[in-house]
Amino acid sequence: MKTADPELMRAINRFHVLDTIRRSGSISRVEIGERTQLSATTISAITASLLDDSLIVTRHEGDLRRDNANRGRPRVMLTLNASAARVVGAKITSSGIFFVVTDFEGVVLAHLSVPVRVSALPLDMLADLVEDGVRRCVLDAGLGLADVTTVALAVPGIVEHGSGRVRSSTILQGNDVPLAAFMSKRLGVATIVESDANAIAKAQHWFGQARQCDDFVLVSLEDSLGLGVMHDGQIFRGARELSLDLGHMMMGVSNAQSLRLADIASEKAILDEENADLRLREAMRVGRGMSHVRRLLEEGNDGFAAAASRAGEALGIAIANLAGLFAPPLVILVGSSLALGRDLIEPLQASFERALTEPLRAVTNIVIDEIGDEAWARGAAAVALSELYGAPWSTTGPAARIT
Amino acid sequence: MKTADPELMRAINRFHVLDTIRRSGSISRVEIGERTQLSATTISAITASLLDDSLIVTRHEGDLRRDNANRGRPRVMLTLNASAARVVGAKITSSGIFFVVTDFEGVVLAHLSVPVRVSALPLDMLADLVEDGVRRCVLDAGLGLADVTTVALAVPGIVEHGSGRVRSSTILQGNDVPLAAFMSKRLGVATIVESDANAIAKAQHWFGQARQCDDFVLVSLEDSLGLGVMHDGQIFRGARELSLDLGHMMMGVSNAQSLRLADIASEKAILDEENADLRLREAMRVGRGMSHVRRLLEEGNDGFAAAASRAGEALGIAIANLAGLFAPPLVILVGSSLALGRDLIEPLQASFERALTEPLRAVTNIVIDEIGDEAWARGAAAVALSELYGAPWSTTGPAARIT
DNA sequence: GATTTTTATCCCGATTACAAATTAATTAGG
DNA sequence: CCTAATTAATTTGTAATCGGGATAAAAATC
Repeated sequence: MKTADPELMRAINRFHVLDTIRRSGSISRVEIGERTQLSATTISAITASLLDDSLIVTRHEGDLRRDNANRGRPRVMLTLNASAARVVGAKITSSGIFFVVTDFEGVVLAHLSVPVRVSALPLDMLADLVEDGVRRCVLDAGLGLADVTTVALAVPGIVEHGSGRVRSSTILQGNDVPLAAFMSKRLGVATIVESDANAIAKAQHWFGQARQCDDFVLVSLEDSLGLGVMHDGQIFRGARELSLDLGHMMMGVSNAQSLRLADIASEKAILDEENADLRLREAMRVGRGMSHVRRLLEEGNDGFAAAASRAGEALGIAIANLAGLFAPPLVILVGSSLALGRDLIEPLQASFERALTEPLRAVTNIVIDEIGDEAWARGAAAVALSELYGAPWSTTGPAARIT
Repeated sequence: MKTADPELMRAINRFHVLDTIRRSGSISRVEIGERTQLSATTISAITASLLDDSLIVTRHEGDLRRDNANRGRPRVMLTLNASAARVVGAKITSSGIFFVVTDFEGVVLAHLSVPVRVSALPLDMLADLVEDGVRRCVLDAGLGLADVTTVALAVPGIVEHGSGRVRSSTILQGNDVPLAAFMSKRLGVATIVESDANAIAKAQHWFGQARQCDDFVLVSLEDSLGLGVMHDGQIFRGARELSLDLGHMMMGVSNAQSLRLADIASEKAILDEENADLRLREAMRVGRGMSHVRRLLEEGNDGFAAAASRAGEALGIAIANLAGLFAPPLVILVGSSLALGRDLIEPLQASFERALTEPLRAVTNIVIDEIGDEAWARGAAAVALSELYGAPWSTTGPAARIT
């Protein structure tokens, strides 16, 4: 815990106000006061400072007062200044890289999909791809790289936040790769590296299903099994600031050899089940393996039904274990494996219900969200933005600065 | 996150100073300044206020300056005022209740062991036992109940902190029992109810193995399998403020019927293995089951060796799963099951090492601490004390006030 | 146009932290 | 024995914060 001084106090309240404005989109000063419980004086001072910094703008239209009383001095609505900053968010997966450019509000200005196989690449090759995509996408948005404040990359695997090192990931060759530092030097733009699960958790919190929920668990079912925990509005990190990973969870005790969740429920584990035929191999190559299998399942080919069911069952148990630890009101599932449909989901739900301990059973909801890749990239952008919002309890740590 | 004002700022810094004094036992103002990075002025003001409130006292002896320079005005050492408050801590287990009375420093003034079977008692019967013990122990300390500021009870099972309700526990009949409110009314003293695992975690943090470690995981192996997570110096709680429980963790996916950790590794699961003989039954009745079995094991009777080994293996996996989530540098094991000795520990260590993911393997230490029941009660007392220290980020929530 | 109502701001006092100067309590040295 | 040096702690002064109440501003209503 840091030591408190006036500066910190101001930072806290300033962030509070800015976050309130962001959440509501358009809000008057009085209403900010109602929500934050800060005095009108303080809010005036802080909003004046925010206006001074051009982080917000006033809009005299759209004063919708709640009660019929429509007299008196009209409220001045405050909004984020969309053009206060531009950031790039990118999601890197084994089958492609997805970019978005957003403004300060998180509105997508341009997006780009680069369907390319990314697997155990050397750092500089990945950097080439990323740099290329960033430049292209920024151009598409009618901007130059100089207009971009921060770039945030969402990668699968285990990321050490703060230092921006990728501890281990399918997309990169080697371990402990200083991706953030490398990219920030390469691009000349401050760069943040975040785990894909945390990025999408942020996206859900800002734009998605968890907008009014400050405590939830997010499980991403992709090539690797990611985990993001939002605790009291902040991304929860362990003691070492490593991103969380679900795939390593041990599922079983009987046999001496390790049986991890990833061995049952990762994309690869499900798809490899039946020594994939040629067409499936092709689909997998381009990241459409799961959709392909879903079609097969729908056509009555239940060669994969057992694998999907096993995976669902294991996931349900793993998620119940998590729910027992974090007791979240909400569990969100995302990721490409959801394309398997109810062959995965129904066993998952069933085993989750069965495994969940009594007091939580009624109050923990699972939500399934089949979002597109753009949402992940947007989540990465949100990670970058929340950094700019200047939260005093640094949630992601500073972006790697340009050296 | 709360909104910040000067009051909060002061509360934070005041807590910081008080906590620094507690940790060091005896410390001068300058040294507090070095550690907290607060200005000398602020520290003077805060310590003056603490002196004014009689929470600390000055001691002019024992000025050991670090470098050889021994000139100048000598430092005035500050210490907690031991007699600023007295609290009672109690640990309730199935085989007995243990009480301590401590002063403001956490020094034990009196302790009392009440070996009595506590199993699914109605609330008022448990309250009788607790009230009796508290009164006795307080008397032994040469005090009256009026001298006691807070009573803290550490109970096994799941506790809803804040409200002080016991959601489910082997010691109490029924679920969702408002133990804190009931006891505080009964005793006329503010009462806190905390899970036994959290209490002993606090004890480890204040007095034990984790004194200079703000991030660790504690696993208590007793009648029930408890879990305490210290995160950044605070007890971590899920979104619903429920205490954590390890026994419900699912260990395996294969068979349809649920296989929870408690079914493998709880005291009962281990001891029931071979339809306990008469002497073991007797030992279990009085809470010495594990020690008894250890003797049996040492005598070469390995009827329980398999059960112990199975339990250890399962625990190792469960703990590795936790370590994957919280990434603590330290995992502390406590509880009566440790009496089983290496028949439990060695398989535990082995499976832990095997299950732990690579990057954590070298940096996560398991420590085994065979502490006595008094330490648990002292931990409960520490929970009560930390409330009095007035941490602004309320770690345990207010004690149930007297109505 | 005067009144009412609501919003935003300005002024003031209380509290805080910090920096610099001041006082206090020692030891070292002449 | 007295003075200078040294370190510790407090006092004084400055800048910052928040909050409360008075004040100005802007519109609707009478």
